[in-house]
Amino acid sequence: MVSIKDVARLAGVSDKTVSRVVNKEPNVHADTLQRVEAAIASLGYVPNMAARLIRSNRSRTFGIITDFISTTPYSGDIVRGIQDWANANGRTVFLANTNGSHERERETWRTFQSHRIEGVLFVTMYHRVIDPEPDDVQIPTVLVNCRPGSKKSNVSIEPDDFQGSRDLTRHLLGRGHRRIGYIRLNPRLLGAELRYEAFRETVRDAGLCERDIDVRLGMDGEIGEENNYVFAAAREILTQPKRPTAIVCGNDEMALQVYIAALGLGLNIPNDVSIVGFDDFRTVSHALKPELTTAALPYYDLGYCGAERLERLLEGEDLEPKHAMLPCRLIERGSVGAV
Amino acid sequence: MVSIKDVARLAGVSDKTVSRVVNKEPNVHADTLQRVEAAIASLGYVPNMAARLIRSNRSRTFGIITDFISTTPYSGDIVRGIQDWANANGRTVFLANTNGSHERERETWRTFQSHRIEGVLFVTMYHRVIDPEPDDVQIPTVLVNCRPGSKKSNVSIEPDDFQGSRDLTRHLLGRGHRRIGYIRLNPRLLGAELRYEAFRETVRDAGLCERDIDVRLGMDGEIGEENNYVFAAAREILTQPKRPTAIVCGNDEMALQVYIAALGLGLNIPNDVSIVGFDDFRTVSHALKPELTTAALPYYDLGYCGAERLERLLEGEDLEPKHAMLPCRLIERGSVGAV
DNA sequence: TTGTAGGCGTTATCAT
DNA sequence: ATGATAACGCCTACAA
Repeated sequence: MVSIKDVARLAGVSDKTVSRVVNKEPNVHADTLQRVEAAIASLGYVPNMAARLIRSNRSRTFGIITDFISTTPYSGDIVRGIQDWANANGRTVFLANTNGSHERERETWRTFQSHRIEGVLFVTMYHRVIDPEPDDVQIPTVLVNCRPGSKKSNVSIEPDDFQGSRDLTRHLLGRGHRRIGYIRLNPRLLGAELRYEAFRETVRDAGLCERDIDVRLGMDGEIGEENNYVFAAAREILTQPKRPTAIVCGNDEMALQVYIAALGLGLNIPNDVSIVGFDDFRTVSHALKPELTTAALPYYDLGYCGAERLERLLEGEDLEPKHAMLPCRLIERGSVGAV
Repeated sequence: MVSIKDVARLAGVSDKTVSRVVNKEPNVHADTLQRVEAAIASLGYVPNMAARLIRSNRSRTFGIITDFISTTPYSGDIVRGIQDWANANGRTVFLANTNGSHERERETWRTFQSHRIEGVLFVTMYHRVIDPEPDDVQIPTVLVNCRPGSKKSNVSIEPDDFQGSRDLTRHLLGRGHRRIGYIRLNPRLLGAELRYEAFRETVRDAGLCERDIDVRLGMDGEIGEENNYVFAAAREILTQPKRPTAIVCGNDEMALQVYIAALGLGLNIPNDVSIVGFDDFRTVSHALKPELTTAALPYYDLGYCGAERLERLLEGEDLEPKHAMLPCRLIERGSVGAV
């Protein structure tokens, strides 16, 4: 591998002068500069970050730790957001996936530390509470899409499921719906409770009472191998004599099943029944006809802002609030009608 | 940051002895070993990879370059496969996303080179041909989910779209279907041609003729903002007097739209019409009722095997064939009936 | 404006 | 079995 010395020799200067050129330091004669730059180009010299790091102790790298990948399709957007921020700010990114194993997570922290990574973004693939590992390793960390469970008070950034669900519910109420079905997410998901609470509170504030809403559990069990009651629940809700005029689904995947159930019963969406989802899984929400009204999770921004917060943390800034929330955006498409 | 010298001092040995312990070299007395390990633990020493790299010239890192993220939901599995291989083989992984920008790609190669990354996995998010950049940088590279377009002969690994489509078509023929509709993928996708060719060849070999099949274009235009004709095409196919008994869809997203169209027309799946997809987007294929018969792309294995190939490339092995293919797996669920 | 000496944390080499 | 010394590529501090 060609080093700074090779360049120096070719350009007929000392290695320090080459170093000056590479780091754009002042006080280099124009002629010298040209000779050095020519030598760099002709040899294809690229600075060795490792050598640089050893002196400066600044690796300019972040690490990303993810727990699971691909249970939710669009959460790769979080990683994309982090990268875009990193690119724009001269940082490079290590990636590690734990597959949910604490053993692997421990190893990962050590590996990252051995690379002298300056900060870590701990990214979970669904919104949840994590019980942080006992810290053998102390690298500044920002939690993305999750929040710390116990005493530990890490900086974090999360989507505002509550606000998203409230907006969806208000949208329905605004269109005149007064009898509403609700299909709940797997209770193991943090979003399940937040979205459900927002729904209850919002319909109550609007003056609806218990018998105006019809709540069913859509899924439960281990994430990734859950029991799925959505299709059956949707059929039950929709075959009642006095069926609701709208159904709120825990997410778009559930909404898809409700569509299938409704269409199978010969119902028209949105004339016979309105449907809303959550998450904006575009593969689903765009493909459904009519397209699905839903709330988009701010995945990309979670990553981008998370990286930004990490940088500020490293600069010693005091982050207030420690736990930031990013709003979900209501996306009106065709699946909601007026009553 | 605690260094090998601190450990040596505390353990009362030379730094080289500590180095031996850390690297599990032989010829260390049991007592010494214990003392050193105790010192390492009590100081929380973690080796500095940068310093190690500077001497050994082996970074033990791979880089992943992705083009787009999140257009296809499950392609994050490729990255997961790479990581699992890396974890199992003591390598750490850098990640960079180009968002399709050549400028960014160029920078990325340089950044990777400055980190002395030993090999690169170039991952595309849909199966396609790439026109490789003029190589300023020479790092051993394996193409994953894509193949080199021009003269350049990189090692690559791809899914076998042709075989997957042939298996799906044979499955339909085996169930007695003789009038079959086909909805084509966006022609810009490499999979579009491969899947379509396999379909044509397979039905022809089975003795069907042109008027037995009904082929429509499902999408075209720029990836990510394509024109979508699927729903309309499906309705046309299904409202013909002599409609096909089965429809083959370019992918699961299209199959979803065909479901919606069929159900909206009051048709029963699979009694009135059978449907098959491609890709096994589980968010869709599992949520549909009946669940969708499809062909799963070997995303995870593409990543895992791609990393393995890269390692062998680095070891100087001669990879034959240079362009490997991984099979797609037929997944029978409920959307195909017998005629 | 340019160069020299020394050191960062680690490993290779050679000695003891 | 253990240690001394040099070297890796670069940068800091200082000198010329």
